[in-house]
Amino acid sequence: MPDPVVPRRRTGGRSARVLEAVERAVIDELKEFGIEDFSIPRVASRAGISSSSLYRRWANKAALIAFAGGRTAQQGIPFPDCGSLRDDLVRVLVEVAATFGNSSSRAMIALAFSSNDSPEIQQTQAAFWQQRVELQRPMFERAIARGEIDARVDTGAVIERVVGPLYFRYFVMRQPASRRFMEDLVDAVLQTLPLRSA
Amino acid sequence: MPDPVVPRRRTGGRSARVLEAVERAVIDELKEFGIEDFSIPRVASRAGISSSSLYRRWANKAALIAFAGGRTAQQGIPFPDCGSLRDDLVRVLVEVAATFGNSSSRAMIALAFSSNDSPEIQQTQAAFWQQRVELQRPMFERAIARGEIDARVDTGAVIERVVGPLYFRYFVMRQPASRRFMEDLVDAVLQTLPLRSA
DNA sequence: CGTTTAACGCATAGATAATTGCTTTAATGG
DNA sequence: CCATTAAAGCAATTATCTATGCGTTAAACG
Repeated sequence: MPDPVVPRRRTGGRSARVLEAVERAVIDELKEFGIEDFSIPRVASRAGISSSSLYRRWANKAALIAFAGGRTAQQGIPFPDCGSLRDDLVRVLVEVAATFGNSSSRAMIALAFSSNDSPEIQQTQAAFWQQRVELQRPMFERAIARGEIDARVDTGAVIERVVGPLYFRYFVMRQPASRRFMEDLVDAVLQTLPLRSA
Repeated sequence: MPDPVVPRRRTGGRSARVLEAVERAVIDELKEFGIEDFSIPRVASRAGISSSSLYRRWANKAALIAFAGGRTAQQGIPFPDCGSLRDDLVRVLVEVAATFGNSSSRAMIALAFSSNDSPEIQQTQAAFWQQRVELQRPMFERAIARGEIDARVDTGAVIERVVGPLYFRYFVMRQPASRRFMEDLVDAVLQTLPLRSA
């Protein structure tokens, strides 16, 4: 008797081109319409494919957006080297604030708050952000090498405490985040870190 | 010649009842379907009204949800008095984390990230949160009276720096926020505040 | 190459959402 | 009370979304 069918995936030319086109189309759609008026049929026509391909492959909007976001994330972001941890962190805040103006980035964030809790999407998101935090490690390692901070500092916590309030101010309080705001924030967090040696 | 028509609003019985019913229906809809599968016709039937009433009065989902959220916000939240600012703030974090499990609260947050930037919605949101921050003022005033902190501390900044990282961890990093996490956060922030006199 | 079949496209159909003209109800002010 | 008309309801129309059967294309593998 035949085995329980294990389909062999087709990752070559056509499928790859479709995925590529879908990724671009999703990002473009998000840029133009945001997550609110996001339309799957429109994504299909942007990508030059049939909408049934989308419906069959992705269970819902969230899954589709998570896919595109996860892919786009791979194209890493350059992280700064300004000579001091303080300036590096301020720079990170400036760059993060810049992405807030980008509606495809915002869509990825909005996704986090939509009620769709499928493990697959959570996973994609967690991976996305953990990768970003990971990319910031060299920044901290330079600071340790320069003797600015102790080697034991929890770098994830620093990022959370610096970037978190920026998110909160921008999206929740809906107030502008000035350069001064960012600098004060960074200074306050750095103040709490253990200094190297003593 | 007649004045440029200035319609006189009808705020009485029927309209008020409709608004009331809509508010409840929106919250219930959000609880059950989240923001992703939110349906206006379904809200109408929940509220026992015609869907055309909804379409005519609110331009889109975001406006409708902002309306309901803004109203529900009026029903204030009790703020803690644990005897110390430190414990009060930890308590605030615990309560905020609890609302993350509530899908109507999450919908209000998701709204912040959706690309709909209409001034009306921004206004509603800003008012919602500023009111919440305002309600926390007594907490800080008690702390000042007890001599825990200086009278000049920016209470808004404290809330931002304490609650922001919680949001970030929960929704962005998608990691659990332990009691320990919250306590460390509060301690770090308090450490940066100017002490009374000295 | 040739065979197999995963993945895509097309076309259609049914469901749901959004819009609109017209009618009805009842809040407001005299 | 009565007249006026804002706001709601009803119902029909149009637009858009989602799902699915079936034929076609081309990726994978011997």
